[in-house]
Amino acid sequence: MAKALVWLRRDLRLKDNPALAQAIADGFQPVIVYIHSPLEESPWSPGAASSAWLHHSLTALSQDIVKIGGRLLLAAGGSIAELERIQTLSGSQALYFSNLYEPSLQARDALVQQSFERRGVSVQRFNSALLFEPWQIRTGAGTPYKVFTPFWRNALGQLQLRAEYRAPSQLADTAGMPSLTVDDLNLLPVKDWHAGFWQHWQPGEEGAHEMLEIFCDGAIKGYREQRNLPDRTGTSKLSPHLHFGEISPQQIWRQVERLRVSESERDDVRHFGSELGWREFSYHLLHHFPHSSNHSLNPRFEGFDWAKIDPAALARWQRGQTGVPIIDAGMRELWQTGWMHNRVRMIVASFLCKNLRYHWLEGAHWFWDTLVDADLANNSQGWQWTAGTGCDAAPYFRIFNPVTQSERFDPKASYIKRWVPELADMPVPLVFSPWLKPSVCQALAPDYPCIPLVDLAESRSRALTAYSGR
DNA sequence: TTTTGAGTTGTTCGA
DNA sequence: GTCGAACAACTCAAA
Repeated sequence: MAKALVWLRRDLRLKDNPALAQAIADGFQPVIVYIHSPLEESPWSPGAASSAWLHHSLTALSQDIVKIGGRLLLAAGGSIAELERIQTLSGSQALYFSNLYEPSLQARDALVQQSFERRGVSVQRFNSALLFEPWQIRTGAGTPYKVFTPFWRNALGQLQLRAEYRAPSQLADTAGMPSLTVDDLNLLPVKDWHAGFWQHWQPGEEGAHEMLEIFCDGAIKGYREQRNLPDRTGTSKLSPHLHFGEISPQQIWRQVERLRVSESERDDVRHFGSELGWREFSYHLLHHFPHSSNHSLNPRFEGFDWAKIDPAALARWQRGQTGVPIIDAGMRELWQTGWMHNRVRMIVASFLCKNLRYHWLEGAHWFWDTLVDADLANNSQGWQWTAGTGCDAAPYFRIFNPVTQSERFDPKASYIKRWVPELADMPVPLVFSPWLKPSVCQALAPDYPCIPLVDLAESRSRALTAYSGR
């Protein structure tokens, strides 16, 4: 029986995988390949947390493939050379893969396709990561959207749910073919800082579906309100699974649609859907504005008066030692679990870009290295949104007050106290702004910085001045 | 071409 | 405590 290469990248799943399914439908025995080629993603080669996730995800995938009698072929190096080597060795007659959308990878994939087709090997590509191809949604004038609401309205009108593609039951026999092991890829960081991650996460297809089940049984009810409260599981926590394609947005959408819900819960579902919409919008923007991962989208921010980086101050933000409890809680949750609640991401980002007035790329780089769900489109657009440099017509005066935000969204300070245990004995509401009573702070939390990195009111007004000129 | 309505997530201040 | 106004002006998208 003829063989075809199925090149997996960020679609690390067997179910609902269009490339895999089509290869089989076309009568081929699939040879499943993963090629580790981080340099091709430069300057956004996967960060440390994300690489650690990938290690576990590939391990899970490899085991899933063994269960159906196959074998995941692993390689490292230049994608074209490795693919050609494996194609020749296996005698594969076609190549199937799903699209990626980062500018450098789109260019690489185009070269792969060219080089294979020139050698007479047919290539088929698919959309498996998004509900819509980024170029599919257009304004009436044929231009890309720059505002979410009309983008999503248009997109929803085009949404087509398809049936789930079945997982393969049989794969090509590749027993004699050389392959690296997952360990050979050196994806785990040298330091064992990620060890605590895995009590929170189960990378891989099975873990992804469990996470979706948990969400559908629980947090989706009341999502609209609860998703803003960082001390509970009010969000889906599907972001890393989605990033690596361990589950598809189509699968999620179908599952959520099937829920029997009340009228108000339908509103929750709609809100959750629009969060997936934001993911689509980020990819739309990155595709149409490929410089937006490295430059402010709004050209007026060329030459903006960002503050000079003070490495010691930056380090205090990174390690959760700013003296502003909600900021420190978020940054420590990130460091310890590889993830941070969305509400808190906005607060810490606003603090960095507005109160410290550091360039959003500083924050984007730190998130890139420490988030297990680091995703170029989402990360870039998210940071630009908070910094006010993106598409959104953000009023310059939208500056989060970390104290107000923690009072509103963490009223019992349970989130703060979970991640900043030094503050366990500090009463509400002092725990939201311990610098107001330095002597009490010193007594109750001697190890906590009782003088904040910056004065909130003062830095806010400096930011207002800097931003109002734009 | 022109017009019109609208734009994720906020804060502060004064009545 | 609650509420509305002010904080600017601009760009986008569709009619």
